[in-house]
Amino acid sequence: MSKPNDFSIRCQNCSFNHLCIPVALNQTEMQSLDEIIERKRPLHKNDQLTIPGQKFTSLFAVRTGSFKSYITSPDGEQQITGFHFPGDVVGFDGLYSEKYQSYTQAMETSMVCELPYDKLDTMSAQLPTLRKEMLKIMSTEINQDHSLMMLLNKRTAEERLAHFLINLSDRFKSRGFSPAEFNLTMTRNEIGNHLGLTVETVSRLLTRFQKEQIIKVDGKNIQIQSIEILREKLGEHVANKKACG
Amino acid sequence: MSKPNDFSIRCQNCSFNHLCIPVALNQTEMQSLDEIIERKRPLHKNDQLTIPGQKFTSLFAVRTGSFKSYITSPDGEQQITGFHFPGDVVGFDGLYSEKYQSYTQAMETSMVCELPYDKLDTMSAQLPTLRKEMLKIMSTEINQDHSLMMLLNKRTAEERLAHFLINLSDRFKSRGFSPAEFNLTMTRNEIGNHLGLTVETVSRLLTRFQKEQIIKVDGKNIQIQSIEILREKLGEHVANKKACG
DNA sequence: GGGAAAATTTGATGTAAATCAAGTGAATAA
DNA sequence: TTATTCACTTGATTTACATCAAATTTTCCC
Repeated sequence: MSKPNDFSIRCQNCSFNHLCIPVALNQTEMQSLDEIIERKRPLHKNDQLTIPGQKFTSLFAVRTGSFKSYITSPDGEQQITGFHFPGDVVGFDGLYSEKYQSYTQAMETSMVCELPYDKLDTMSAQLPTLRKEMLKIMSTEINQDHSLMMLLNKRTAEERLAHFLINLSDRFKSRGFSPAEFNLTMTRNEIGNHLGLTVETVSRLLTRFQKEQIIKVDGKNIQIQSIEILREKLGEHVANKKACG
Repeated sequence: MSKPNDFSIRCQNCSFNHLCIPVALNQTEMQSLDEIIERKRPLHKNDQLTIPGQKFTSLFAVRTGSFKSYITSPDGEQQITGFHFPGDVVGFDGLYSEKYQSYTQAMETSMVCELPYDKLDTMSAQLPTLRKEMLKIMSTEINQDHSLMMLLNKRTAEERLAHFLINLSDRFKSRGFSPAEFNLTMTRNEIGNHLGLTVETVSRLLTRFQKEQIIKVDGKNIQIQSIEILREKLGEHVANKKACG
């Protein structure tokens, strides 16, 4: 049985390992981790990596492409909980109850590294750094969710979209991509869904930002002309401190 | 040095151990866990258990009383990310970066069990169940945050408050308290802050629910007269499925 | 216990973003 | 290539909730 592992795709030479689980591991440890990883065939656009109710077996690290995660309410409404790019690890929602709780869907042709949880767990008994790293990644996700909570509760539509664009820019930058020009793999509708806005509002805001010379929009292509002004849009909040304790 | 541990406060006879970290541990394991736990003097109302930037050393299990967690924006605005009751474990936000990221403040006189992280980590190397349990609790928190995201993005003020009351009722029930009558330890302002509503809206809704004979409100005291109608308020959503993928 | 401060309620008014509507443009498949 | 669907844009109108305002009522100290 020759696993796709043979294609010399290794954590050691992955350009996203500084963002991914291997970040804190030394060479030997990374080697061990590498050996348990399964690298499968690519997923195509709209393929589901996880579905709610499906038995939790693995975590997944995005290797190429991009994904969206979403949950649904009983009446079928969707809520996009996050977008994922290379180096991001998904699937932690499945640890509770041994079943995935959300959909994870490819937004374009994408590849993932599968990390079988039982093997990861066995390894983590021996490797404190790995144990810590997994908790750290989950902790990061919790903190991001809390920030988003504030964004959704306290910020205007304009501030939300500014935050979204800055966030994308930062994430692309840390992945070695251009922070100033990138293609959106998600639709306006998906951006709005995630930010609690309608597609019309997102569209109008992109147009407005373009008129204000902050960005250039050409369909899916975004050029950021002034990240400073974009950041100001977040800061320009009037201190409106309402004590709550 | 006699630790407060002497007061025969033990995980073994704690009435909330079915909700807390010990849930999956056997007697021997629970004993070991119990030995690393530090039980300190009570916190008073408004005391801070954690502050952003403070070095992360421990997780905390609420033993009695209640807490709120919140983060602040650069301009001082607060966002309450959650309320915590006996059996809840807090502090996971600190694992990322070794510093707590949020405030955890007592809403009334409260006691906690302190779980020093380094000892917990050492133990977890030996105990797969403990290792798993910690990840599970974090996973639960992630899933709760995702549900809240949908609540904030897709639900009306009425639905949010209904959800909040049902959630409180459920949590009190699983703790052996009455699900039908309880005292709010948080203010209307704090409820609104958490749900993305103003204090006026929360007040008006409580009045409305009372007029509709769903609840009885007397200051901090809430009696739920019909949890069914409250649940209907969540379900009565018109299926408004907007595909996003 | 009494006086200040904080929390709550209720009403009147304003507004940001949703909804409704109608078109153009881009992607996909036959 | 063309047909068909889906994505996006722009404008007009509506609305749920915020904001502003002003009484109570409750809580908290000194």
